[in-house]
Amino acid sequence: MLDINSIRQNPEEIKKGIAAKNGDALLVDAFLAEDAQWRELTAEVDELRARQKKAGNERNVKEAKKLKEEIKVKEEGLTSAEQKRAELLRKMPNPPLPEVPLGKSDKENVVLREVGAKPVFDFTPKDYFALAEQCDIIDTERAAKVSGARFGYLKGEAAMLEFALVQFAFDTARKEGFVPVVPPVMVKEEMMRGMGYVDRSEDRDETYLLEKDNLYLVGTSEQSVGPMLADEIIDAEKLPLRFVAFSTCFRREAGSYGKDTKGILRVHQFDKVEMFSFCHPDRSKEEHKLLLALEERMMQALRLPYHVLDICTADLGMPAAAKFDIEAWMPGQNDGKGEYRETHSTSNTTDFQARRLNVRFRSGQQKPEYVHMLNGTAFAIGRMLIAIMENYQQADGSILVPDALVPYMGGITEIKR
RNA sequence: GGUGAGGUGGCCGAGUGGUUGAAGGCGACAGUCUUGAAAACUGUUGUGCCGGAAACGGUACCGUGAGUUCGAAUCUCACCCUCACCGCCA
Repeated sequence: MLDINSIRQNPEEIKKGIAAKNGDALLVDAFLAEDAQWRELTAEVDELRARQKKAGNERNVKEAKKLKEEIKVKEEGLTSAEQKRAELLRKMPNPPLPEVPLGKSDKENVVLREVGAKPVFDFTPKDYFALAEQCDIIDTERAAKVSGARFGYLKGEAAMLEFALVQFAFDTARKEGFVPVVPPVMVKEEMMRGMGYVDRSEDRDETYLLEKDNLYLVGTSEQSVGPMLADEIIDAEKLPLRFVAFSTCFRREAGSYGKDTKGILRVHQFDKVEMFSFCHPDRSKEEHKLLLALEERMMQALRLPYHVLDICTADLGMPAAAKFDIEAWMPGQNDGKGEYRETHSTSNTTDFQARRLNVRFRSGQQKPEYVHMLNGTAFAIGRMLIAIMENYQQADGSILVPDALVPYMGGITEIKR
């Protein structure tokens, strides 16, 4: 949600920001019109109420009754203006930060750097799915029998790798002051709304809803860690508050029916370690860099080649004001020619989510201000498994375990049938 | 799932229809006293919105939403949440 005052004061700037995101800049004009109407009615209703209150206190019942009727009528208009205004406000995306590259589609995302040497094989590298089959560590066939399409069993070393990755991520993040968390994966509607995930129909279609209890299954633990501090005021000295959360994530993948149907690249249920930070507004750009740096540090520790994308304005999504993605090199994809696939994403949502969720901080006796909220992937387990398998494969189809994970694997150094 | 209790300001806690934004206490802040500190005493101490350069004025807020009433923290209904006991359970 945007700051009402900043829309009133700099409507042109906000319009530019929304347009850069391929959003509807006319929302701003519609909002301002509704807002003007709302202000006018507010003044009128407040004045009528003052008179009514006075009449009531003087036990002038007749006068008070008359005013009551007038208020009732006026209030209908007020409520309607208020609702329209709020709805328009909720639809406005967070404008991009000035340094974000301008672009019209994801094709204009900027590659900031390529890191790590792509592995050179003296054989045609296999797709992770073939490797997994050979090593018998992923079973999507039985998962389809039990749960349907887009599910998978991780077995044996794949299951062990999952927990090795989780431990490794927790250890790494903990050194930077992140508090490990295992959050709820079922979340109330109002909190989903606060994070900005229910307002647009495409987002609603993407989430699972448990209708009996009106609870949503999280698509990322961000949705349950962010609201953790809703309606709270944090001491400024305690910022930044950093959490690293492990949770299962649920996604309906509506609208991607044709895409990535095979294997575990795109599934309804996967586990993920996510970093989340609440910080002082002046510090959010640095914090964003820290999240990205940690993601890169972990990728480098695993010796996985990747590149970093500075996501352009059009590809930011609703709550993000700036976003960096990491795409890992997956040599087995694209018929053994390899391609980059997204494994990480880190967003600075500035005060957009904080305002909706009412997460504030206070320094000394000063007025509370909204914090900035940021999130970043530590490891999306399924996709990390793919990256590891394809990069660490050997001619015979066996897979080496990255050195950094061996201590967490009970000493296992190689996966073979 | 059953039964019962309850949600009031930063915290504890009073308040069952009438200038109640809300007694009292704790905490916090400022001051007096003190060489300094503690104690004691005095004062200040919520937020949103509208108007205003400001002082200030108005309005709303006692879990959330609707309702009754000239008037609601107080009455009615629905929902959310918390706690206790019983049942079930990883």
